[in-house]
Amino acid sequence: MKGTDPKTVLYETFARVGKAALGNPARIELLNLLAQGERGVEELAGASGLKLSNTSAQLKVLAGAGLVTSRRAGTSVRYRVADPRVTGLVELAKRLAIDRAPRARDAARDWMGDMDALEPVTREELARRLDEGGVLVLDVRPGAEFAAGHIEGAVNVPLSDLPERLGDLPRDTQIVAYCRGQFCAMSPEAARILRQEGYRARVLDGGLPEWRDEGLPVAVG
Amino acid sequence: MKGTDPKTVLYETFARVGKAALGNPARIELLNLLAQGERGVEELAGASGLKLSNTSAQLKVLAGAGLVTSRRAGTSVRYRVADPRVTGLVELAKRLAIDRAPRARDAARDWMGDMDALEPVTREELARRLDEGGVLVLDVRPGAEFAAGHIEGAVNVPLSDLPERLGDLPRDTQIVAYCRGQFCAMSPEAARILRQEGYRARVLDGGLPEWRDEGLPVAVG
DNA sequence: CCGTTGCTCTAAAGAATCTTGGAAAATTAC
DNA sequence: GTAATTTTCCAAGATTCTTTAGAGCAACGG
Repeated sequence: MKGTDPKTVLYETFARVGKAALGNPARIELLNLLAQGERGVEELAGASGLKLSNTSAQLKVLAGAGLVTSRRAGTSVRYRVADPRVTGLVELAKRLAIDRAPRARDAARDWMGDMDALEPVTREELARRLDEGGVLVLDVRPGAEFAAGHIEGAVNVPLSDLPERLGDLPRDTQIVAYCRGQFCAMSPEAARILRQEGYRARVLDGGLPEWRDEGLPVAVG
Repeated sequence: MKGTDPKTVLYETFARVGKAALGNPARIELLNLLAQGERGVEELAGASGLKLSNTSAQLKVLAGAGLVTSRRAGTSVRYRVADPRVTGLVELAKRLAIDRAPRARDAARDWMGDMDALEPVTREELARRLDEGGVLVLDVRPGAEFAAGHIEGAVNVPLSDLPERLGDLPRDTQIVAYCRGQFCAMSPEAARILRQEGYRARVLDGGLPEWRDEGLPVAVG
């Protein structure tokens, strides 16, 4: 805090929170992972590919801005987002980036491939078809994230296990795959694998955070 | 861009947009001013207290991230926000900061004084009472901002002119003052002046951007 | 009590960003 | 065409952020 002028202090404080949440790619990714549910430090480091000490440092920045909270659970420290609006803020920024920055659009295409070919299903449509039946919802996230919360009625087959568990899936039913969110590459990859093997697979537009934000039914355990 | 890994590039791009929008107090303030309407560079520098060259540089950062656009109008260059969601992003971050960071709450109180004493009126309530009549809506922003858009039926008395124009205002009618937004100190100050002089003044919760975002009636000119 | 595991803290180098004054550029106005 | 106005570019110094390695600390199991 350089100034003592109250207006300056106020805006510096806003910037501190904004910068903590969105100022660094590593922290954005951590918030994305935390949007799936509570996680330990080592787990986050592994999932994001960051060094452990760096992960800890970035989490401390997030905690210092009041965006995440931590608690000790036995030997490990577990973090979670402090407020659902934090997830909303990150989602909004990502969508804005995709819509306004051509570079972001290109990067997204590079990372996730051509989504349109996978015929994304809107959340509204999926919610309707869940009631009607005749559709299999496939959660391709790791088991721990599925356990922390998933779309009601979904079946969990982590992407890493998909090739060996193809036999468990029906060939004649429409399959809708989802994962961590709009910019998560797991469900598109799963859908591509399934299609190649002759399954009728599509992807959900958005992942669990968006589904939950809209008040659609989420199951735990 | 350090990495070439597509995931890294994608997150770096997100961070570039997020950092541009919320990473620096000066840019947050500029976005706040731009939320009121199109503005020239010198005007923005004057209103924010930044040096002209710095203002230009920060606007360039915002433009580079696709958050604002510019056009030349006669001899000056005028900037505006490129997407209404940009304003929403900033608003969300500010609210989050106030709710989650004690330091922000303290800074806001320092800057704006005790708001509760001014009996804030919700936007919903004001919209209802506008139909019923019997309330004077007072826009205390500078004339240029009023002209660019204001609450339908509002009267413009810029804060700087208020002391000399007290006579124009009715003493027996409820007055509701508003300005640039939730963290703008002009309307609270106006309400305090009015109350001291015996007027029945309150403040609106939020300013024009919030009013507009909710689809409430805005007039121009 | 001791070792192990899991995380945090410290320190420091290196990178990026902010800010400013003054020069340069782009347009308009005359 | 020339002058005037407005904005951007540039270079430099100060500041802040990021990242890493390694020491330190708390909890648990034996």
